[in-house]
Amino acid sequence: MNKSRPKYMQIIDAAVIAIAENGYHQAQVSKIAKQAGVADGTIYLYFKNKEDILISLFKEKMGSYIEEIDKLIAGKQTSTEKLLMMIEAHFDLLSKDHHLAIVTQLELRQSNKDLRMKINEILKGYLKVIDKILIEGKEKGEFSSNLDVRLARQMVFGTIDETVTSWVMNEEKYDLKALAPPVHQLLINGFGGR
Amino acid sequence: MNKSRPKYMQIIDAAVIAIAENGYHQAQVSKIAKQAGVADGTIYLYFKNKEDILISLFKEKMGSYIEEIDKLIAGKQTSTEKLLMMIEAHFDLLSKDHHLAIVTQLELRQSNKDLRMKINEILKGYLKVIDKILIEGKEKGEFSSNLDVRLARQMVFGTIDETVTSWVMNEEKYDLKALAPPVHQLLINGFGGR
Amino acid sequence: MNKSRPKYMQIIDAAVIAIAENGYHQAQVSKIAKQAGVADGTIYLYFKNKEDILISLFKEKMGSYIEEIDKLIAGKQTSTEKLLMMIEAHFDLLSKDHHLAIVTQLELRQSNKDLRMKINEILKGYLKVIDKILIEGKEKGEFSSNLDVRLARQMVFGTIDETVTSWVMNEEKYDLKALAPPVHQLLINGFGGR
Amino acid sequence: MNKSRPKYMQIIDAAVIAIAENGYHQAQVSKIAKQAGVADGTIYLYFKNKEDILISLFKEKMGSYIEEIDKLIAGKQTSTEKLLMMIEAHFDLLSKDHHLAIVTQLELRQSNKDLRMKINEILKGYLKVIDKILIEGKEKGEFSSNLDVRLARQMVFGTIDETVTSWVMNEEKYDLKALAPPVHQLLINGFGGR
DNA sequence: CATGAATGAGTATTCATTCAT
DNA sequence: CATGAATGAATACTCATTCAT
Repeated sequence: MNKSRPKYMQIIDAAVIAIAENGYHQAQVSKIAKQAGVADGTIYLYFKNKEDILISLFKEKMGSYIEEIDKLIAGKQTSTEKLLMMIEAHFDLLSKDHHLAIVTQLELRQSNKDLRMKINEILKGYLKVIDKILIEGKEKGEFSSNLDVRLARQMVFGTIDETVTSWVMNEEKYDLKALAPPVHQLLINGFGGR
Repeated sequence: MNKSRPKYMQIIDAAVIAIAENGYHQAQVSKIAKQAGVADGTIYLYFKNKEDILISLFKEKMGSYIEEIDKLIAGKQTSTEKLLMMIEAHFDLLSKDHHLAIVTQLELRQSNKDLRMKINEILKGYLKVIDKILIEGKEKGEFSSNLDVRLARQMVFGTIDETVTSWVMNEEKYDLKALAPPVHQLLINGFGGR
Repeated sequence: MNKSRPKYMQIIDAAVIAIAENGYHQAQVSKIAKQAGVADGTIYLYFKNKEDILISLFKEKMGSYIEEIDKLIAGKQTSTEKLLMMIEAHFDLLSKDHHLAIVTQLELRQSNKDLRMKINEILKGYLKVIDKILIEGKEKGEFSSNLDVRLARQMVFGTIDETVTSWVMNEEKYDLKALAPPVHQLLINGFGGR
Repeated sequence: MNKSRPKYMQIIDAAVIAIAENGYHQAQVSKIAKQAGVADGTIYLYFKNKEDILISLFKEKMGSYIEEIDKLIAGKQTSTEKLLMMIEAHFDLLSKDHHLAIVTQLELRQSNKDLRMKINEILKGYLKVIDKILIEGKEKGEFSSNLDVRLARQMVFGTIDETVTSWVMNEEKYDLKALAPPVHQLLINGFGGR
């Protein structure tokens, strides 16, 4: 499981394409290998098993996204602005990567419970970012002082996720990024912000 | 496909239990049959194939839930009250049926895309109920007149769904129904209601 | 297994139609029952099992055919004439009954070995008729005195059968009965007749 | 579907044995695999499906037989001699391979219509050899000039096939090869030859 | 006699993973 | 490091037959 060598990312990128184009259940290891231009057996030099490819895929993509978010919101003053920046970054990421959008919103959801549990573990990093924004907003008085952070986080994540999934299911025919401001406004209203 | 005879519901109820206890991929037809107390072949006198069991399961459970919701909210005056009633009914339904909660929130999501498309078709009835509440609320002046109904609906559904899923994933350790009022408040705030 | 009642033949005739129209492996007992206008269970009041329907079918059809042949050739003087009459009767029977031709030449052949053994048993009655003609022909000096009756019988039966099967496989596009005289001539030549 | 590697023929030979010893319907893929000494899945590296094994079996065996026949009859002068050579080769082939005789004469006949159609397609190569002999014989004046080649071919094939099938059904208790000359004589007589 | 709902045994095929080269 | 041929476990569905009514 050597992450330094180029084939590691090569296989992950191949997996995204193979899953997006064939669907989760039709993306056999041999198809991913072919897409990556390596032999089937080579996959197992870099990943423990098929599930490990998918978890690594999610980890790598989500990891770099969270890093990016962290940088972006560091430059913003208010929690309100930070939340908007986050939503915009989230919508932007998936708008720009068609394959990734299909894989994360539709295909990876039909993985088994075990895998989904592990994906949720990775998602916690993202949820922490949301929590941080919310807590800061409460402290600064931007958001209502009796805001239930857990519920608010579920609202933020649930709303964003549902918005993106609907967009993917509607074959991405409208501009997702344009929805960031109104979605943001709805959420801010909810938190008692202005 | 005779819905009138008791075995139809008997098999559907058995499927809920078998899936909840064994997981989607481990709920073989023979396991469902055994749970229902019928022979494997009997399943096929009432359902076209395995997928048909799952679609019917969702249709029956969701259908009766939507009917119930319709009755409940008919007795409420304001859209705000109707939304609360809906959230409470939703949380109540799944709080009372442990197996059903697991099946709808976790297991059925890992079905293939075809099946999920059909499930989404059934879900549209539920989304229509939400839409009706939102439109009424806008007309009556309860909600902001420039509320985007589609986004608002996605927020309602996304928030409720995420709240329930989190609760199921946390092994239902806290009282889901108690969350209805705060969740409701967050949403109402979002819509510019009081 | 009461042969006297009308339902016995009713089921046999239904079987011929069901097999001809659906093919041997697609002619389920329930399809035969439906075609006969009786319940599935009723079949088992008249036949021991599915195989029994098919054997009975062959026995009845072949039995009445052999009776008819016997009468027809009784009126003929020479063995040569008798053979011609037999070939004509054989071709005539199957020309007139499209369904029966398909069933005996194509569909029933894909039954299992057991059933085919039993069918062969029934066929022996037919082979005896051929043998009788051949022996008579030798005795009367019409055919060569050193004709091997077994081989000659296999030639007669093989030739007739192959001719009919080819005709059925070619979708019965040409006149089978017109082939009786030339086929007969080929065989008579073979036997050293004139 | 790599025909060059030894496992291809290994599996075909195993199929002949498995079918001859267990019967067509009892020759499961796993039985064939076991007989061939490979895993079930290995079968599918060389054949598309079970039907493909059977078609390939017939194609390989019949193909090599037709090649052999072609060589053998090339050395013969008259059509009469060629026909005798062909019958002898046919009887010889099946006399020497007990399993193959059972498979082609009894077991493969109970395959479904689709498979039988494909087998018939392969058989056409054999029928062409017969036709060639008959046409040559007519041209050379060995056979009657008004011989109907199609009927004659059906007589040749029907007679040979029926003779072999009878021999197999009688448990091969007599010498099939000894029947070649008398069968040949019967046919030649039929064609007006000497 | 007649019904038809219920039964349950039986099998081709896929695909993640291994390991000899 | 890399290969790819070989492995073998695992499962939905059909249909001849029964038997309570």
